[in-house]
Amino acid sequence: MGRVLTSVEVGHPRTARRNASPAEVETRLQGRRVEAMGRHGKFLIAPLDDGYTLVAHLGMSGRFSIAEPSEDLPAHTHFVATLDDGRQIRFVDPRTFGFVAAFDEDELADTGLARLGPDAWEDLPDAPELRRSLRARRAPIKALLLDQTVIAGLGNIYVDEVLHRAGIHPLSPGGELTEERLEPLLAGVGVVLSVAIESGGTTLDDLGYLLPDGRAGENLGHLAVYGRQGDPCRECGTPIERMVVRA
DNA sequence: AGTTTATCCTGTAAGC
DNA sequence: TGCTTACAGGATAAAC
Repeated sequence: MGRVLTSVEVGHPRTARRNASPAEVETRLQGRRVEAMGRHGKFLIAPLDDGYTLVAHLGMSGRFSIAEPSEDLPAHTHFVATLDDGRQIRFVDPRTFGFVAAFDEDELADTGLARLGPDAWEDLPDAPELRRSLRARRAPIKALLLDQTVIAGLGNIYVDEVLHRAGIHPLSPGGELTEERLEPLLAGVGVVLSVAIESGGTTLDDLGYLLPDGRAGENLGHLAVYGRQGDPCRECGTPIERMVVRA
């Protein structure tokens, strides 16, 4: 934050796919100062000094790191920005589901970013609000919680955890849930995210996600249902059953 | 309009 | 041992 991106290199076309071309991303970022650093749901948002906005998403396997230029470039490094202090911001993303983009105001308004619902961590709605946004929707509650226009920031792992904690079946039609049922669901969001953040996030066995310092997060051990099919429920001992809600 | 499905991609694990 | 296949899932466009 506050640094100037003195040179920018996009190494993989897919990483730049939200813009017209890799060259466009490079040109728009080159020489710009990063004014702030924010987040809405899973989108990283950094306003620049010329009115453009740097937007990035980690996708499934994306990871940002800060490194000295002398350090080896890891495999699948698809974006490198050298800062005015000599350090580099690097984006490693093996599966290329993530992206780095630079948008003007109009483009920003035309991105999924503009349609995001309230942030799950910073701006969680209360039960009446959520009830209103789910009213008239018949999709399974799990699908609706994964819908970033309802609440922004929840993915497959945490939705499973939240629903289990709240005692709500993933296939329950979202529009039929009363405020009394949404209350524990929302409380579950708070608890699940607090625990996850407190323990440094969920690093799976593939080590795809790591903390900025390279350590693995410890949240995997706190998960009650995700990835535990066949294992006994910690509450009642019943083996966890696997079910695909949205393929 | 809301909902579902296909698509993108590659490291890892499981199956043969 | 080496090859093939299935699986993982973010957002989004297209189909239903």
